This record gives sequence, C-alpha cells and structure tokens, in this order.
Amino acid sequence: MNPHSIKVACSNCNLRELCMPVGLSPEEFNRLDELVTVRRKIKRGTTLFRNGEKFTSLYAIRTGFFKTCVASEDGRDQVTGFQMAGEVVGLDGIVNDLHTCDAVALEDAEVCIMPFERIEEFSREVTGLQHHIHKILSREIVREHGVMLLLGSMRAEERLATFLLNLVQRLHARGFSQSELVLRMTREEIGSFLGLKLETVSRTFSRFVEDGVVEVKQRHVRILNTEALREIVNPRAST
Amino acid sequence: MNPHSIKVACSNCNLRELCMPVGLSPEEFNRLDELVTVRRKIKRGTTLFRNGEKFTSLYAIRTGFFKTCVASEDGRDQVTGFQMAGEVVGLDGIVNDLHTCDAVALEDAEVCIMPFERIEEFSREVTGLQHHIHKILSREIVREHGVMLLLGSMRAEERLATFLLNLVQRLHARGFSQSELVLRMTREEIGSFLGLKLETVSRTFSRFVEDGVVEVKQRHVRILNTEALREIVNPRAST
DNA sequence: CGACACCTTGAAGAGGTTCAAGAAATGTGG
DNA sequence: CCACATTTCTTGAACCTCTTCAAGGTGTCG
Repeated sequence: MNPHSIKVACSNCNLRELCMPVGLSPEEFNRLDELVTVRRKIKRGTTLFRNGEKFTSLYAIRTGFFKTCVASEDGRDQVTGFQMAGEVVGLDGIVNDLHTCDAVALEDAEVCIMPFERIEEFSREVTGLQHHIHKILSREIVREHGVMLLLGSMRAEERLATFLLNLVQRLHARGFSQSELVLRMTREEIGSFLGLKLETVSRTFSRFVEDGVVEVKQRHVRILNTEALREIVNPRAST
Repeated sequence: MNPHSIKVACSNCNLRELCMPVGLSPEEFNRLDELVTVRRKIKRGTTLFRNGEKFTSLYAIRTGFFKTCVASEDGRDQVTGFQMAGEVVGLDGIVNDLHTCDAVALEDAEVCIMPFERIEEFSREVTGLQHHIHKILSREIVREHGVMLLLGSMRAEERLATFLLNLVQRLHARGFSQSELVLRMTREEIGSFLGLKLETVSRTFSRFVEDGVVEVKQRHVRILNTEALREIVNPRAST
C-alpha cells in the first residue's frame, strides 16, 4: 500500500457506505479506487461549479455543506437543495454537458472529483456501480418529488417542520444528534428552499419556540418535541 | 423482416428520435429492438403503475397522455408532472425497486414496456444507450428544478403562463400547433401541479382571456399572444 | 471597536384560499 | 336519442396566510 494513494482511496474512506455501492468484490473495489483521482477543497462562500460551466465530473462531498440553486432569466433565485457529507452533486450537468445550477459551499468543504467519463466506463464493467449510479439519479428524482409536494401543498409551519425533521434525520444517519443541529444556511436560504420569505421563516421559528417545540439560538436548533413536529407535518396520524 | 416483429420494433417507430438514442450503428439498433418486448394499452382514468407497486420496467409513452402524482401520508396529493408521447415514465422506481408515485392515463394510451434489467444489460454493451439513460434521468432532475423554481418563487399568473408555454412547446416539438392546444387535464390537476387551487387556475385563465392573451373554451386553448405570455413569465426581458 | 451581515418583530397590504351557488359540459341508462 | 345525474368550470364575497416595508437588535469578523 502506497501511503500517497491512501489519501484518495474509496476503500479507506469512512463515508464509503454513504456514497459507494456495497457488496463489491475486493477486485471490483480496487477498480473503484481509480474512480477518484483528485480531491478539491472549496472555501466557504465559493462555488464548486456554476450554471453554464462545462460538466465533466460528479462530486462526492467528503466534508462540508453545500447548497444548490437555480436562477431564472430575470434573476429570481431558488435553492433546490442542501447537501452534506456522502452526498453527490453535479447530476444536473449530465443531460447537456453543462451545469444548470450553482453549487455553493456554506462551510469549508472537500469533495472527491469523479470524472463522469470514467464513471460511465467503470459502470459498464462493474454492475454494482452501474446499479448504484442509477439509484443515485433516481433517488434525487424522488427527493425532488418530496420537495414539490412541500412547495405545492404545505403551509409555512408544515414546510419548516418537514425541513427540520429531514435535516436532523440526515445528520443522525451521519452520527450526529437526533435532536440538536447547527444550521449552516441563513434564514433567507431556508426561505428560498421552502418557498417562503426570510421573515416568515423567522416568525415560524419563533412560533415553534413559543409552543415549546424547539429551542433556537441563532443557528443552533434543539428539537424539544419531535412528535409535535411530526404532528405539524402530518396532522391526521396522531398515532 | 418478420411482419410480426415490426409492430414492436424501435427501429420502425416514428417516436424513435424522441425516446431513443441517436447515432447508433445498424447493429446496435438491432439490439435495441429487443429492448421492448411488449406494449400495453391503458384506458383513460386507469393507472400504469401505483405508489408501492414493485418496479420492473420503464415505460416509453407511444400514444396518450399521463399525469404522475405523489401523495403524502395524510392524503394530500401533488401532481409532479404531465407526460406525453416519446417521454419516459417510471424513473422514480429505480432507487428502491418500488414505485413512489402513481402514473394515471388522462386519455387512452399505449406504452412500450422496457424491462429495466434489460436496459441495464444493454447499456453495459451499447455506450450510446448508456449515455441516453443517464441523460433521461438527468433531464428529469433538471425539469424538476424548473418546477421547484416555479412553485417556490412565482405568482399565479406566472405559473400558468409558464405551464402553457411549456405544454405548447412540447406539443409543437411533436408536430402540433404552436398556438393551439387541448388540455387533457382538469383545472384541479393543473392547480395541483402548479400549487394553486382550481378556482385560482380558473380565475387566472379568465384574466388572460380578458387581457386578450388567450382564448379559452373549456379545455381548448388558443394562444393569441405568445410574447405577452413570455412577458408575464419574465417581466424584465422585454427585449 | 466599528462595520456589516443576519435575525427578529410589528403593522399594513396583497394574493390566494375558502365557501357557496349556478352554469356548462359530459356521460349514462332507459 | 333524450333525460337525468355527475363532473367540471366559472364567478362572487369574505377571510386568512404570507408578504412587504420598516425599524431595531444581535452576532461576527477584520
């Protein structure tokens, strides 16, 4: 084992189970290690890629936190998602070999660069990788269905509750608390994602605090009553 | 050429350019013809697949018109899209081998059934098909970004104008008029898709009619002033 | 410490929803 | 082929949620 190669080997990565297929043979895994050649650090506030840039690679997030956003011609902006360690960004670029959204680091981050040509090459040879790529793409479609449901049919409280539950659940899957989280984004970014104005997000937080559902100190949020949040999202199912 | 096989051969299909990859060698195309083994007719009002059903295949629409919709646990419903000839449905099922939405025929329809296992098998061998599948998935992600922008940041008039322009553009690509269309869905379904109530859809149509932008007779819509619709969507760019 | 970005809160206003009623189209069965 | 039931669409009026505008407070970073 060459110590220099360890640094970028998927087989040694603690996020392996989140972003790579499982159940590969050792031989297949060795091939996969060639998938990621380079890592890249992205400073907070800077972009990993931008709308209009040529698409070459998918990016697996190793550390840090991103938002992706699209813009309409007249400058309107919509956050389409927030991504954290183990998640893959750049899928939007495949269809026209151009990125159609911006990926902005909300904290200092590091990503593994996976050249898409290589992904396609390997997934012709490693069935498990092929499955995995298809699932990643499909998962993103299903996630967006959920966002459409949120934007199309929920009221402000339901949106914010859904958002908090989703965030904390993903963080928990990464070993963090089930009840405490630090928001990496501003109220305005939350609002953009949820189709609300920043004032509405702020007010809704305040209402949750009044009701004793959460504690909020700026970007530190502690969930005091998860069941109440679920109840807000899903008024019927009271157990 | 066996006359019986002609019926389900992609190489003879007039929608080929819409749903299949271009630039394949004749040999590759022959393989592709094995992709679709069966067609299926779906009566208006019935489902092609439902939330919770096992996923086995993608479906290329040959004729007819579909809506796809997701439901939340408490019965809320959200139309996630409308699909027409040449488009592919079922992508949501890949990630968990289960469909997560319903596909309902809004008029009598016929689809080509493409078993996904076979798609994966062939796309390991035919690079052009592999690219194509990736692009179809990515295109759906990008489309949904657009819907999120619509739902998150547009007002009722902008949403409906965007919707009409999108529909007529897709119909035009299939050889229909640039200015006339027949809606296959109810006001309620349009509203669900656009995050509006059916009354709001109706009122917004009426306002467009008052302003001389469109003519509406039930589900028959004639666009009188495309530029005005564009202006509504994109107030800045008056050229 | 001061500048800047971010967050909170209030009051007024707008856009969309809800509820209700009636009209128009569509489908069904005799 | 017509009469009736049903679904779909339109329109009005009152209401409600979220937005807009405004001001002040809090936190952070050079």
